[in-house]
Amino acid sequence: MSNGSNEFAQALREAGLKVTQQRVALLAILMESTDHPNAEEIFVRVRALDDSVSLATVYRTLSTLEEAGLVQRLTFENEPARFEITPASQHDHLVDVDSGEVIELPSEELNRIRQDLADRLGYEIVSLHSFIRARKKPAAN
Amino acid sequence: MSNGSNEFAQALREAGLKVTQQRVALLAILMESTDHPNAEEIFVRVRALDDSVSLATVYRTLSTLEEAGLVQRLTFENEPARFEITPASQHDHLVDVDSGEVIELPSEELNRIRQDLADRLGYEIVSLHSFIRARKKPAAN
DNA sequence: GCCCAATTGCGATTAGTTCGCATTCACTCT
DNA sequence: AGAGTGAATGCGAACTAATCGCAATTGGGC
Repeated sequence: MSNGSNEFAQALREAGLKVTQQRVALLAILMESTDHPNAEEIFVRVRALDDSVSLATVYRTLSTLEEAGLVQRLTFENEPARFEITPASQHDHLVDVDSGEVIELPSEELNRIRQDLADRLGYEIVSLHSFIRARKKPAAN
Repeated sequence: MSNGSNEFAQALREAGLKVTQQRVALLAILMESTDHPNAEEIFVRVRALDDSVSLATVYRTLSTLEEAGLVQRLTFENEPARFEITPASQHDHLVDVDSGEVIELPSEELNRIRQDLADRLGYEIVSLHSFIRARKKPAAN
């Protein structure tokens, strides 16, 4: 297997993780997914690449990658967790309550203020989980 | 039953909900709980007040109260949902990853910025779900 | 190439939450 | 106050997302 050569294998090695076919496939899928899929959806997509991958491995690998900081888990209400490749800069999420669509809300200001609040209490931030549920306003025109 | 007279009955009526023994008991418990209990914990506490309440009703009532805006559901990772009486002003939460303790992070600034971001995208905020997982820093010096 | 711990697939299992249904109860209209 | 009615409740069964135990496989160091 020539898995050892691509960029995903590289990332795994740097994180101190064994490079397996399944992990590479999963990273590849996550990298090309812009829609914050959940485990089940990821499973289906990974299967198309490599039909040996099991659902249990998808769950295990997502947890492993999360722990390694390569992936982030988004825990919304009343739905299975969704996942994204860890973004270059932390952002909040807006969930359209009607369509279910997830929109990213980058804001350095939000990050700065939260950093500050945590600092002041003597804490260091491990991870951020922030989403707004919102509804589209009728166009004001 | 003289349930119709107290402040919780009042709140229920204003929300257009039927005033039942179980709902009043549940509100009473939530009101005196400052520790963000989960459904199971609430169940145990409510039982002490009124041992007729079932777990199913706790879940149903919490959902009903949430929908009515009287209660907020906090969905943290890898643990059952927790609940709090809807606070006068919206706040973020900090979860101590070691102790599990939840600390409230009131910040008008955060609220303002998020309001702004949502506005700009043409959305109105339905609810806020924001927590930071953090670890206590070793006391400096 | 060989070894060994780590990883995987599979099916069974768990934990949290919801549901179906028969019974009880809160509120309305006399 | 009393009867009628739709909503709320208790109970246990069911559901779903996620995890686990275990035997088989595999990646990476020697």
